Amino acid sequence: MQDGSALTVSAAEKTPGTREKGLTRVLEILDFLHMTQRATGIGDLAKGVNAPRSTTYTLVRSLVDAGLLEMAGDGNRVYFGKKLYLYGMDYVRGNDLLRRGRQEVDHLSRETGETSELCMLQSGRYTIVHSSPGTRPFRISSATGLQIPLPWTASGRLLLAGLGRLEIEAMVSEDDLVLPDGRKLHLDDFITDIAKSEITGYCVTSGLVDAYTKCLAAPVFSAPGRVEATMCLVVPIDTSEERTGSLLGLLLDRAARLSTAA
Amino acid sequence: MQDGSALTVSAAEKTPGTREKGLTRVLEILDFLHMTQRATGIGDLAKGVNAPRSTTYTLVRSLVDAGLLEMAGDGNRVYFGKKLYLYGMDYVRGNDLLRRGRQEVDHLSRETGETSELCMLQSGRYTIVHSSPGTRPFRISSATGLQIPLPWTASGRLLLAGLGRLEIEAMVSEDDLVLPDGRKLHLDDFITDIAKSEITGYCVTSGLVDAYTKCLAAPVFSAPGRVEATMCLVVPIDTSEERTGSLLGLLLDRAARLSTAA
DNA sequence: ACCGATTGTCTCTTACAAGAGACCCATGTA
DNA sequence: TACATGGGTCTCTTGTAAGAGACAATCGGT
Repeated sequence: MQDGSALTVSAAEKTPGTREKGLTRVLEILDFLHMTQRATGIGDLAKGVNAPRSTTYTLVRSLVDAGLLEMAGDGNRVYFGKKLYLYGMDYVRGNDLLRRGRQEVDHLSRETGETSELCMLQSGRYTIVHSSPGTRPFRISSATGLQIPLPWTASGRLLLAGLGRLEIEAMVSEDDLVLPDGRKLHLDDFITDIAKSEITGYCVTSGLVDAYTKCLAAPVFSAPGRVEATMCLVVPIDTSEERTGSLLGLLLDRAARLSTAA
Repeated sequence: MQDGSALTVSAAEKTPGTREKGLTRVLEILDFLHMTQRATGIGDLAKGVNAPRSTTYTLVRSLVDAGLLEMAGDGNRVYFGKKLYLYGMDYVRGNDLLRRGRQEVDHLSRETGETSELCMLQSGRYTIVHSSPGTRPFRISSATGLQIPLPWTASGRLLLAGLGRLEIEAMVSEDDLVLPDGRKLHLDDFITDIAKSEITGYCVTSGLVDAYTKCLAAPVFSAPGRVEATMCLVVPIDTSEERTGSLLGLLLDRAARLSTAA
């Protein structure tokens, strides 16, 4: 833990003389497939995770044999396998919050017509765990499993509630503070936002990740003070004050309903 | 490949002096958690997969850091993590058949009131990939992700269609031919059943895995002749001929609908 | 026919992870 | 107070898997 060598997805280490652990390589492979979201040839995979070809071949073979990966129809491409799906369903089954959260999110988006999402911390990053697109002609959609820097989002401000300054610093890199449009946030402002959101019990951001959306987020508690997830609504930035208010009320109600039984 | 050392879930190797590959251990850990279906202490985990405690600790730590596993609320137990759920959803997204199959199955069970399942081959074993319980007072339910010997099921007979005798033999162990009630199937009879089912285009078994259920299965093709999955209905064994017939018709229709677009 | 790029397999070396086991710290219970 | 049990960490050794790289086969382009 002394040396911060735990970058979740290391892009490309240019040191050729390093010998990585097999398990590490496997985790990188899985992450890579998750990022690209498509079946990938083994050669490309090796390039993508910057691993030797020979190693990649053996690892992929193991994973395919185990059913974590599957050969895609084409012939020599691989993608996630049934086993991972089964494990994923196990996770859902064992996780009340997620199971009920998915229902609430689906329900909320049908009810309001807006895009609704369930978000959680995933190894220090903000992750959209489930999302249900709204019914607007131009949907504001976001991919499930997408990981976004915490400071970019309303949910991020809620999820970090109760953490100390040091912990927050550890979770937020310099890059995370730079918004997509190039603006740079101040860490102190972010921390202030977090404290403020904790008191108000919700968080609304406008035009943060992009210029045309507003994001309403409400905390879901697993224990008093412990924010386990957030529910959030993504609406057009020009949504009226009144509608925003009523949506927020609804959202808070649903999030609270999720919180009760932990 | 020469030495058949690829038992998917080896129960308990009593040779203490073997040094397993880390990845293998990890796969065993995941399988073990899938079998037990509960958060498990690391010590128990080590016992369960018959691995040294120290090794198990380091591996589990890696997996938790990576998000494949999570510490369960209690404190020192672990279970599947969010990352696996995300990967699983990726699999679903990349897999038309599964996505549409789940819908069809849900729909079919609501329509008929009977338990309905989507089944596939999973590394040589029959696997219930999705199931939707019926609405009967006494449900005939089966767990998703459950793996059952191929000869015990109607679906198993369909899934092996088109395979040669040798391939079938390779997939079916001696134990698989022994039914839960102790009866022993003959491999030749099983192979005959497979051929017969391929011609009729469906398979019905009565009182095979247990004494009170009848199982209707229909093949889902990914390519002409290639059975990718089966849809199946589990009904009480005393279901009338008429009702069985109409259910079978419905089932075949739905399975065919799944087959068309591959 | 020639050439470059890519896929899949195989061999050999050595850096390093799996494993054995000691150790400490809580609990529980006699 | 003593003792047993299980959780968690740490050190050291050595068997072995990650990696480099050569090789054959295939494909596509000119």
